Amino acid sequence: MKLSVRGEYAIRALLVLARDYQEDDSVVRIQEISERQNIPKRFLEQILNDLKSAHVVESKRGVAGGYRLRRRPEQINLAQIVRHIEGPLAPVGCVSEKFYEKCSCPDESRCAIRSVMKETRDAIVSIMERVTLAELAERARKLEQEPMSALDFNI
Amino acid sequence: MKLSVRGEYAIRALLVLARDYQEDDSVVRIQEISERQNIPKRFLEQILNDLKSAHVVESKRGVAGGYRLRRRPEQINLAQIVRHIEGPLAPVGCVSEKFYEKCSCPDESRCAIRSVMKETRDAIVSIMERVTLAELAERARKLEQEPMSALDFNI
DNA sequence: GCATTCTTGACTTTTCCAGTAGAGATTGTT
DNA sequence: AACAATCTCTACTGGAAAAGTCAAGAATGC
Repeated sequence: MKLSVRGEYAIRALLVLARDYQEDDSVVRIQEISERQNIPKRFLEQILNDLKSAHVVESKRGVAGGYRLRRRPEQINLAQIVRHIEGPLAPVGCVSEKFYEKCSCPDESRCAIRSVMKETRDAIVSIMERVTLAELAERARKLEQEPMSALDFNI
Repeated sequence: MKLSVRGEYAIRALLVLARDYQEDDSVVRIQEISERQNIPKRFLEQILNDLKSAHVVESKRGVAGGYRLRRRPEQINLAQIVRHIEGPLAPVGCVSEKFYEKCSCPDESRCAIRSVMKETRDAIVSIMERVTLAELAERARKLEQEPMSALDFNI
């Protein structure tokens, strides 16, 4: 049930872009994102390039180049990102809406496991679709303002 | 965010055992489970053996041998199964209760992504812990009794 | 004794993940 | 025009994990 490192990096990189987002066309360098988030630069290049082909970010080359969000942070949610980088949000293919895959069970239409997995999928999707980069940036801002100790924050 | 095939097989196998469960010590052969669920027999052997070491099932050798649940179906939930076969239910290690792992982000205690992932984890866990093999068996029974067409059942 | 079934551990094969590398294209600066 | 910084694209690699497969053995019931 894990998110890949790649997917996590994508979200973290986009959070940086969301926090630095401005209506003009200012960009952030890969180098900077890489440093701020401890992400291997070369690997991050790949990921951002991938997000570009998904029209999530756009880039500017050359000396003053870098990346920026292609849409406003309110208009990008986690579901979009994860689906593009990782594929299905659903725990099994047979309950995925966007990446449906037939499963090997004897009768999919009467599968009890499937009904539970569908519930799980819905729960995951509803969170991931509700949370936008704008909300994430806002949460980040709050967490920095009113720091809570590591102990208060249950793991 | 996917469950492995191995994890899915485990649940499907256990569902068979739950449906055939009786208080006496009747067992079900691997062969039968394998056929009823389209699971490669050799692979299933491994999985059941693994579940045996987790004290989820017990076995009987020889001619009238096979597997049975070691506890009543009401006492086995999906979270236990998946955690044993797959590991963490959480999408990222840093929000896992049972399999916590430090992440590479700059400040875990003030990570906005982490707070979303924790919500996701909680949603997943609450479903997986609530659903027992008994409930799964009951759902299966109902689905067979009142068959709904594949079209009514949204994918 | 023999067929049936689980037991155990090793082995294979394939796929994916995470990361690295290099050559090239684009841009701004001087 | 030269150059330095930056993104672009394709390819490669090493390791791990997933999904099976296999073979020899041990228990059991008839």
